[in-house]
Amino acid sequence: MNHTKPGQKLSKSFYQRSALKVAAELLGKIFVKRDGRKVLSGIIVEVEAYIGSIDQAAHSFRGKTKRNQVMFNKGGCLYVYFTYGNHFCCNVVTGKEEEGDAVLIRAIQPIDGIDRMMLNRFGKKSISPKEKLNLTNGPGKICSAFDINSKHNGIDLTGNEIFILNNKKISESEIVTTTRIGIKKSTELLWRFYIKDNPFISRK
DNA sequence: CCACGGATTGGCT
DNA sequence: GCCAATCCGTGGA
Repeated sequence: MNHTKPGQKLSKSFYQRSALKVAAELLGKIFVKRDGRKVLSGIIVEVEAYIGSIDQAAHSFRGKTKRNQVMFNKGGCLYVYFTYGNHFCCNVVTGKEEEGDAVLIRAIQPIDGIDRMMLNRFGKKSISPKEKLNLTNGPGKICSAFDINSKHNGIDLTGNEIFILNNKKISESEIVTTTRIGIKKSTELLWRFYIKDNPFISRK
């Protein structure tokens, strides 16, 4: 049971539950990265669940390797992986130790540190309205804007560098449930969730 | 040792 | 809408 109030950091117990539950409840929460006194933050608007035991699309499905070992930690840390030779993607590890479950953060609506995100993503301080919508509407884009990379792999989400704040719960009627993006296996599972009509989702 | 392909993105048609 | 870029983890020989 989670008793965290809005504005408070989500606790271990929030993450140590089923990936599907955590995924849906992460919508509307505030993702925060702090380095020094710079703060980057935004509302989580799109996620996907991956469950190692039954999900052929999960990195953890074929067992533990050097690359995916963080996914087998107990819930409450960040799993960052490198893909397509270009991009990092970040996941929230969920459930119990050795389960291999996680929630991929696919899109964020920027709140604080937008200047810094623009620099990280586009290398400039001022961007067009179109580029603003394009700042963090994809898993690779989030990691670019927030400057998240392999050195953040395994970081504790109850610590002070990267964490998630509670916020008002998104009602079920505002959540769209659909198939996941970019996978070739277990494509029938409806494990992608996003906030209806939010302009910052990666796609419908 | 080598070949393969990916939880993506951005540019071009 | 289609496709190349880019590179490293993974798995088979």
